Order: sequence, then C-alpha cells, then structure tokens
Amino acid sequence: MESETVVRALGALAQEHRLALFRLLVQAGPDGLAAGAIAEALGVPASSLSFHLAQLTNAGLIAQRRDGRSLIYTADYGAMTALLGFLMENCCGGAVCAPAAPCDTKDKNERTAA
Amino acid sequence: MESETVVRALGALAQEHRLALFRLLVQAGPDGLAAGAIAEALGVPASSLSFHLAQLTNAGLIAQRRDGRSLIYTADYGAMTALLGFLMENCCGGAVCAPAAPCDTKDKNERTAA
DNA sequence: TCCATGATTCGATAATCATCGAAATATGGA
DNA sequence: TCCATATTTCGATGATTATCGAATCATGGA
Repeated sequence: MESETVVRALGALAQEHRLALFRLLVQAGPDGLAAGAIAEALGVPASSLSFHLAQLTNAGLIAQRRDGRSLIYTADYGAMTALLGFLMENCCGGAVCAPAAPCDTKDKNERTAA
Repeated sequence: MESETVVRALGALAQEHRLALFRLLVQAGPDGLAAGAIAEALGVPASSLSFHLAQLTNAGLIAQRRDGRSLIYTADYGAMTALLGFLMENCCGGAVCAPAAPCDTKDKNERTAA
C-alpha cells in the first residue's frame, strides 16, 4: 500500500461524520445501506452526506451499487485490512504493538505489504 | 478510546509529512529523535516541522522530552495500539479483518478497549 | 553576563475542507 | 409521457489546515 493511499484513507476516516458512517456500513455488512438511510441515521442533510460518501469512495474505503432508485453503499473490508496492515507494519515498531485479540483469524489471503 | 480521540489521531496521521515523521519516530525507537534531526531527515523547515510535531503531540501520538538544548520526540506506542484496537473492533466487522502477521506477540498488556 | 544553538511561537497567506440549499440527474411507476 | 422519489452536483460561504520567514524563548558554555 502506497503511503499516499494511506494518507487519503486516514484523511477520509479523520472526520466525525465519516468515521460514524464507515462504522455504520461495517455494521451493516455486505447488504450495505442506502444513502437516504445513512443520512437519516446520522442526522446529516443529503447534500452534506453525499460529500462525505464521495470522500470515502474516493479513498477506496467504500463501494457503491445501484438498486432501483437507491444507491447502496458498502464498506470495503479489503481496503481497511490493507490500511491496518500498513499501520501495523510501518507504525508499530514490529510485532510489539498489535492488539492480541483477533488471532483466531481465518483469512491469510488479504495481505498486501511485506 | 473515544471516537473524538480517534478522529484526532487519524487526522494527525493523515498528512504526508506527519505520517513520515511518525514512521521515523517508530523506527528510532525509545531513544527518539531531536527536532533538528527530524527536520533534516524530512527536508522540512524548522517552523513547519514544529507545527506538525504539535499536531502529533496534541493527538497524543508522540511525546516530548528535553535533553539539553534539544527536544527529543518519541512515538507513543500505547496510543498507536489503542488506535489500532479501536479500528479493529469498530471498523472491521469482527475478526474477519485483521492481518494475520503479528500473532507471535509477547504482550497482552497494552490492550485498551473491550 | 553574553553569545551561540536548538526549537517554538507569531503573523500573514494560500489552499483545502465542511456545510447546506437549490438545481439537476436518474430511476420506476401510473 | 408525466410525476414522485432517491441522490448527486453546483455554488456560495465560513472554517480549518499547511507553509514558512522573522521574531522570540530556553539552555549551556565561555
């Protein structure tokens, strides 16, 4: 993962509404949520929300698909995994830093960096 | 970790110079680096660097100590661990997301959130 | 005490970001 | 075709961020 990509992803998450939005999409899972539902959940005007959705999309953290009149947004787990991988490997001075919790993982395939 | 803290930490890292700076401090380890050395390494004017150091300090990601005329900066691993912990637990939809690498950890004590 | 060095703060400026109503675009149904 | 719904784009505005030279502050040594 290039550091410019990392900066963009971090920047996308470094905003109250967008962090909440991303968490919401993570909770929603693969089904995702329509823009309108998100706007209501977050209490943000549609045009403002659209701006934030664009930021996250641009950073590659979420994806968009259309379902009828609605645009459904979903979290991109792979992008998040890559981001976490970068942070762990480059910003943690080795293995010392990683929280111990999720070591019952079942995926070794998403890995990116060396 | 409160989400406001998370936003501030992410914002602090979401900048080219600051991300490079933080990585540099992580590499430097507990000895840290003097502001002047950092400025030279990054090729950034002293006053600009000072601004970025303040951002990272304010976000709690780095710490400062004085050694004679020099101010030595060090990465705060605990803060980074807490940040990663938050992201893993809130932005990853469970254990599915975590990269598999650092599971040979030796520390279970840094953990913060539940 | 005086000076040199290491670093921060101040101040001005340019750039980017966030907000949100109004207008425009896309889709589906009558 | 015409209308209603879902959402984005446009445009204007205020706020925050990044940059960097000059001035200031802190420390140590002569």
